[in-house]
Amino acid sequence: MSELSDAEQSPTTPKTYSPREVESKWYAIWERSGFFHAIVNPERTPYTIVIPPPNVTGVLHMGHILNNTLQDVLIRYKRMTGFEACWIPGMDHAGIATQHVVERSLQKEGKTRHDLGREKFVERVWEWKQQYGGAIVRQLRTLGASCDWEREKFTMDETLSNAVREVFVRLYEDGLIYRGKYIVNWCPRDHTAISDDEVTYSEQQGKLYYIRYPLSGRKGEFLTVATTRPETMFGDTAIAVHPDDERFAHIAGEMATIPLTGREIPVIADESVDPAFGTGMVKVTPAHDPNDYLIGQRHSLAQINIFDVSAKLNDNAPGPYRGMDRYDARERILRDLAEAGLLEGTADHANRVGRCYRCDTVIEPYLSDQWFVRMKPLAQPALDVVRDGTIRFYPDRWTKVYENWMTNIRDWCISRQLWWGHRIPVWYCTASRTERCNEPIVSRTAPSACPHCGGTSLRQDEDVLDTWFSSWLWPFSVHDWPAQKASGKEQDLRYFYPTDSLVTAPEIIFFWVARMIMAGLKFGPTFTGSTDPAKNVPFRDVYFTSIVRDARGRKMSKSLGNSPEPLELIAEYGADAVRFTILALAPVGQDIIYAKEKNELGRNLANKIWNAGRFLMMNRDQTGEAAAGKEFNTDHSDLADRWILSRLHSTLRDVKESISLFEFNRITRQIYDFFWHDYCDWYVEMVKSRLYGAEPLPVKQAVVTRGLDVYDAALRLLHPIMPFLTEELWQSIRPRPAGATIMRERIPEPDAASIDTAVERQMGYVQGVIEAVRTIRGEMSIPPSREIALVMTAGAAHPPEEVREYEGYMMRLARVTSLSIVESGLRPPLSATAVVEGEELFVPLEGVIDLDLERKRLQREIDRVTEMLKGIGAKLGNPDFTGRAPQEVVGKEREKHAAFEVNLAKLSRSLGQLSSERESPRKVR
RNA sequence: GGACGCUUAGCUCAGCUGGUUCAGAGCGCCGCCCUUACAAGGCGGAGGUCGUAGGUUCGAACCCUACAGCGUCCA
Repeated sequence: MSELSDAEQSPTTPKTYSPREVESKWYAIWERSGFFHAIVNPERTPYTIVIPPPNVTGVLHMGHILNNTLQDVLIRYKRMTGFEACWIPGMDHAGIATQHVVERSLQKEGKTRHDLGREKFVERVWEWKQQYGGAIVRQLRTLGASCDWEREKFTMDETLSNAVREVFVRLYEDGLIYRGKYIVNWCPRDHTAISDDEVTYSEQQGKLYYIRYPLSGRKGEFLTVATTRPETMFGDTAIAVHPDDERFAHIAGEMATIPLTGREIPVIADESVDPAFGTGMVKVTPAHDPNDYLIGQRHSLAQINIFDVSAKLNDNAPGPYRGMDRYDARERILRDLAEAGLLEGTADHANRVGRCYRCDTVIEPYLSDQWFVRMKPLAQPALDVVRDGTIRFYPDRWTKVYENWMTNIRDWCISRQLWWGHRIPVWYCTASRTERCNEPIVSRTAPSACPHCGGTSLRQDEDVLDTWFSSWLWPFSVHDWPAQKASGKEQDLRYFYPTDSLVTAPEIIFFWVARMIMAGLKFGPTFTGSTDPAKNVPFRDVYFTSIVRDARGRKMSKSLGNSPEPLELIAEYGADAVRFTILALAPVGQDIIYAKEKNELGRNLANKIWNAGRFLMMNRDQTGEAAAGKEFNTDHSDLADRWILSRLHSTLRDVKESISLFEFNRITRQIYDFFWHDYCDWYVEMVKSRLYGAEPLPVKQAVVTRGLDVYDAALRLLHPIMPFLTEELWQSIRPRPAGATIMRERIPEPDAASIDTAVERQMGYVQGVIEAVRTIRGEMSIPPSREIALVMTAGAAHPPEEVREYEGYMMRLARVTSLSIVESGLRPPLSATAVVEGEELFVPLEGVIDLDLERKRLQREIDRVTEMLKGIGAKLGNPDFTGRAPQEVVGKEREKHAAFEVNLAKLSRSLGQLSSERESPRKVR
């Protein structure tokens, strides 16, 4: 039946906001109208963000929701405060992930990538990309992201591939890229090296094997080493002990024999050996253990690789074991050792095992040919710009993490044994006619002949580059560097670079953030024409987002299945609500505990604002608006009007500050409080007195206009967070020119002159009176239908003329039918009492009062005030306090003390009177 | 093992450089209300010795130290 009356009164505006149609409608209009597009505009200061490119295989998850909402808030806010705001979107090609997806689909056809061959396979990946890739950029539109889609890029685009080759060649020519043997994380299933962040470690129950290595020249004597990986023994090139370990001082320099082979290895002393581990003696296998590799380097040991690419034993192992899988070999070796009496024992041992994050295969530390970037020379300048504040991190504590890593940086392995990615621009001459033909040919374009012998038989390096090797160039490769001139993007690059803010997850501070800084400083001078680091850094502020966790504190992930489906969330609550909620939940630099239901916070706010809009429009339709004038109408202003303007400007000021500090959850609170509490709870209620009263039409028109003026400004302030709702309402409340959009309007500058503390104090008193009466009503359980009167004193601080001025508000909001002023002490009998700022309030309750209840209520209040007085009294009685604390503070305490004493006296008097009163028996409820 | 962070109401969090009734908000809970914008709402209420133990200070949720629990990164 409520629908019926609803339909009667406003057939066009439903009582409940439904986001679905509104959101799809406006996004389409925005995009079609080019509102997201930024141009090189010398009239304005640019404000640029490059999106952390999501994987082309990716789908939107909660982390993206958070991250992209943050970026959109920044971009929209800047766009509405006078900047040329440009948010450049795009995706990365995600080497391993994408190759896997396509390999899996091939698998369904019973094929492998080798059946197709490299060229056909890569074609197939491109087909996949066209057809299925990039779901995420469509999903970002659902979220409302105001990306400049005309600038969308993909890391495998030709222009970005050019950038990758350019950088590789330059670094090589500068001696910063080299090829070397290295222990890498090798996936024996995928046949590729994977980066540290692609390895997931887990604790696993394993065994520690004690193996005897016969000492050469001493018959019957053994060295017993403990190892978790007996199968690598054929790659051993030493036995190591700690140099200070006295137990083994006598054997250093001796030779021992590897069982089952007869090969001899030396006993060496190295600091890295833990004397407490196992027997204190360890085998050293430089080709198959990162730590052993380092030992090998220090002692110039040989590196013997005993595995092939699938982690099967190769020809460096003795005949019987060749071709065996690493785990089969382990069993066989243990059996053989036992037979030979060389297996001394086994013990349980927990160790950490690394697995490929894609296929879960146990990673093999593997010595192989890889390409590396020398990081030390790049790291130093990148460290400096963070230390000296050219780049600032939010929260600041990430600076330390960054420093720590940058000062201990290791070279970056950039080659990947994949087919999908930027193929390494290196060729080899297969003719080998001269000595120098063995040198790699590094070139931006495919060479036609060997520069040394002229031979045309060339073969390109099989490997591709790490995906990060293209991501680290993102802030300038999106503008077509190094071919920006040729493609007409030279001005864009100069105008939009450096970007302003980067919003990203702390997990990739090393893989991406640090490397972008290095790349910017290294290559920036080629297009900024400056060597000033401030002009070459890729961004100035980096905001590290929170990690989104579920209600049990677990990180949200696909594999756990504990993440809500973002598109379903948006469908259920609306994108605006999801955006608002995730910001409100994100504490600065802390994790977010997320649960779907929390979106009610945002949804309810949207609905509240929707209904405030309905209220304004209904009244506008009744009275019409005043003639357009200033931004905020001030005709027939009263306290409430000055107060709401003061609150608006305080909020504008607070939000401006919070944005500049990247304190997003604070912004949501500030806007929420203003809209809901100040505007809806108080201002709208106060405005009703005049709209529903007997005021002349011009007054009502001024009131409606001002109400709309403030609401209009508040919508603009909220727009960056809730873009759809605010556009819809902004378009509805007033006629707008064709092609107008709130997203291109201005958020008002906070005006200090409008922030009026005197007005806010006065309003505080009015609110205090209203709340005191409401409390009496609530605590005495007086239903709203029951009429009550208010009798109050009006002393010097709040004289009668002031009370008379605001009595309309007091009566309406406190729901009292009459308000009279009395001399202090003239308490009407059978009244409930309260004291506000020294003034006494009496609510005569003849017939409804429960004397006992009111006595208890008063006593509680008296107790509270007495406690306060005791506390303040103790302070003031302490000569240390009055002597040492600032006089200002002491003065304030004295004032407080005096005020509480007055309150206490008045309350006590009321209680005394009440105690002698008796309610008339016939009217007991 | 090293570095960093967190611990405030039943839950999720504010509380900025110690002093304003500083102990707050939202959700949940209790009571009264379908008051002509909104029940996805209004009004009122109950709930915390601010992780523990010390210290600095006239004064500590806030600064310092230690410890406990949780978490992240690195080894």
